[in-house]
Amino acid sequence: MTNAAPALILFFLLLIVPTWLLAQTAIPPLSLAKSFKAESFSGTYWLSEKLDGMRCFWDGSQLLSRSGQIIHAPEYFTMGLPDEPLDGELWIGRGQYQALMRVVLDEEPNDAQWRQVSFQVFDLPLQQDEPFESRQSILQNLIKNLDIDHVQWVQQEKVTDLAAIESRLDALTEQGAEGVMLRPAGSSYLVGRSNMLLKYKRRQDAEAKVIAYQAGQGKYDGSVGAIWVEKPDGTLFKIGTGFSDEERDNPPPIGSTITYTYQGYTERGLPRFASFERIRQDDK
DNA sequence: TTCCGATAGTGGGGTCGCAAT
DNA sequence: ATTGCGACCC
DNA sequence: CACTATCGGAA
Repeated sequence: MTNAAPALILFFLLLIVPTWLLAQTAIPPLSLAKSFKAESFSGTYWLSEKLDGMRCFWDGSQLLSRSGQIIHAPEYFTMGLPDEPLDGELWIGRGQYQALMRVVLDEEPNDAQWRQVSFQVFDLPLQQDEPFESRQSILQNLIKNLDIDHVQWVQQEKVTDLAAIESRLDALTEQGAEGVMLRPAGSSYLVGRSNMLLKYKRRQDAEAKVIAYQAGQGKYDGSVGAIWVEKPDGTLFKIGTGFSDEERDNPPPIGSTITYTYQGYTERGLPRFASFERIRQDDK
């Protein structure tokens, strides 16, 4: 019996492995979004609101995050969910991302807090080869029959031209949505990043003054990893993306004003997803 | 030939949980 | 009780 | 999440 030794080693490894590893399961086979490019618009799409929450995969017995972490939901929350996998988003409401994270990242679920959370379901991962429209009609029926208040079907609307997409994106953004998701008509459920699932978001831009540099790590050892900047109102934050390698070696001068792009603000009032754009024109 | 597409590798704010102080 | 850090979420 | 750099195959 030469296979006893490996089994013993595995056994002792399991005793030592940190608990966060034990919480991990296989990575769920999710369809992941790419960015929609207006230039490459073609054909008919289904459009839905991009919900600012946490991606959630129901595997028939557990809620899993995108990387396969177990989401510790209260028992009431998963009771009655089908054997069939569901793909969706845990969501509280527009602009409530951080509040949601405080609820769903807690390993000891709090029922009262979870009562705010809904599972917004937008696809059936198992019916990969069925066209989007038929998956949706099955899904809509399934959700309706479940009749669980906090499990909801995400509304899809058909759009046939670019102008319609732009105007819906603007209208929804105006109402506080994060953006829109687009799927080509008739598309299958493709695992991994593909053009079968597209996200389209608006970004704002603003200016800030460069205050300091922060050293880079790894391949950016010896150059700039991020810059500290100050908004006109005095708030400080860092920008660490958007630079070319050349710009990290020759960063915007201290005291200069730069333009950055971002999307909304955090609860503390810092720009979210800030990215360096350029040094302001007519600036030193 | 040029152009995508996928991958690897940097970086942000924010949250929880755990260890060190 | 506070701080710092890693590993997650976006 | 944001982005850049790189490489190999498609166009």
